[in-house]
Amino acid sequence: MPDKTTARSTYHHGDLRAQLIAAVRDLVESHGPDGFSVAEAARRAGVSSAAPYKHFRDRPELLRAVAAEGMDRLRAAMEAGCARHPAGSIEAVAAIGQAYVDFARGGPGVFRLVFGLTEGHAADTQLQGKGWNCFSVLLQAVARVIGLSEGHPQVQERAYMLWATVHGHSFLTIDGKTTGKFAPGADWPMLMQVAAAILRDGRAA
Amino acid sequence: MPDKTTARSTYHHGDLRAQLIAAVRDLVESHGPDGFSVAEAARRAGVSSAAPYKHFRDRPELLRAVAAEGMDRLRAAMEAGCARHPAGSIEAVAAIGQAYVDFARGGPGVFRLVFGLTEGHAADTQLQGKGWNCFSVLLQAVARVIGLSEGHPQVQERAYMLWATVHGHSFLTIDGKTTGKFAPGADWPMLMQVAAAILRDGRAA
DNA sequence: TACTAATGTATGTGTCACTTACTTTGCGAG
DNA sequence: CTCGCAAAGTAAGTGACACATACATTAGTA
Repeated sequence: MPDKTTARSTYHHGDLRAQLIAAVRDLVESHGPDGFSVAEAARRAGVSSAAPYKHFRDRPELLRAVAAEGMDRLRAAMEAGCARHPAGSIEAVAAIGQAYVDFARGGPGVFRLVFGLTEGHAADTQLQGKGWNCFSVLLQAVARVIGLSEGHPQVQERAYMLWATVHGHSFLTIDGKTTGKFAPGADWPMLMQVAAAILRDGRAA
Repeated sequence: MPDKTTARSTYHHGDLRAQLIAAVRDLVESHGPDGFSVAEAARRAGVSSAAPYKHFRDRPELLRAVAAEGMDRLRAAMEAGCARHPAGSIEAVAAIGQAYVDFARGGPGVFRLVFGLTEGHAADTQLQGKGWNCFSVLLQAVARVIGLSEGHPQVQERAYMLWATVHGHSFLTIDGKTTGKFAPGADWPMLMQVAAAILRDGRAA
């Protein structure tokens, strides 16, 4: 039995695909989304530089796999954050945003990969679907706060505004635009304020 | 006299630096921020692949120059948008946001380059300064709406929230996350709504 | 046990970033 | 005017990488 978690010994690796994804995730975090190479990932998995192409058509497809895995983790984190607060509360919505920001801060490279993917992003329907699933988490929470169905235009509108705000804040945070000059530092108060400001009207109606 | 706008003929190019920046800008737009190469930019300028290194230390420095030029264009657009509306009006703030989104839509590659720059972004104080200048435009407009000084915490806070929203919306737009499923399409109504929602409180105070 | 597909390797090609050593040329001091 | 130098260009080389092709090994199945 080979050591499945680190490397080879049986010619047939047995777990290469998953291990490549893990290696790429690490590389993307430590050297940036561009500073990664298929060759280096293969090296880390203890395999020849041509082996990855048996599992992924090309470089972008490998990156997309990492992004897809990231999307799943993001959705899970958002759901968990939401579940920690009463259904229909503003806190539940803010917690989704907090999970989003935490995800970005915890893995800026993967976050940048997940959103802002340039090569073949539009063509990957699986990735599109996972993205929609993430948005759905927020959509549902917003619907509960406002008291309308998820399909209602006002719900979609407000949810989108919140998404945009949190998305932008996440990017600004990992890009270091918030350090020094105009820094909010702690996110929670801002997230609560924004959620309250944007959801206020709908609730009263 | 050589044709300065297209290429060589005089051994000494005379305008290489500016022409490289222009070439890179085009390449970044057409092939994405990663799909650009120093070699290709040199080729387009009609010069050897080593020539660019007489003007820029390395690839990232060239990209940073393009980003800096983009920042200047963005600030100018924001100021122009703001100036088209009465000082202190919500419309003026929304117009700044509209200029921001238009800039992103008009040049997604450069927009991605300007924000989200990975290599040496933090070290470039000139770029940091230009970024701050952009934010200042918004800060000033928000201060006028609220009726407090630019340095007031509440002004900075609200301005940052608006920035984050517009920034996020811009990214989602150029990433195609708004097409099909949850699309606001026209930005202006949303920008006005968000600006109103976030600036409402401060104004009354 | 022999076949076959999946999965790995070795090797080669073209491109790229960047370096070094050399060449051309604009320009200022004498 | 010309001499000389620094700025700005070239050619050629290095090492890394993405990806292709041909071949080797192995796991599972008939």
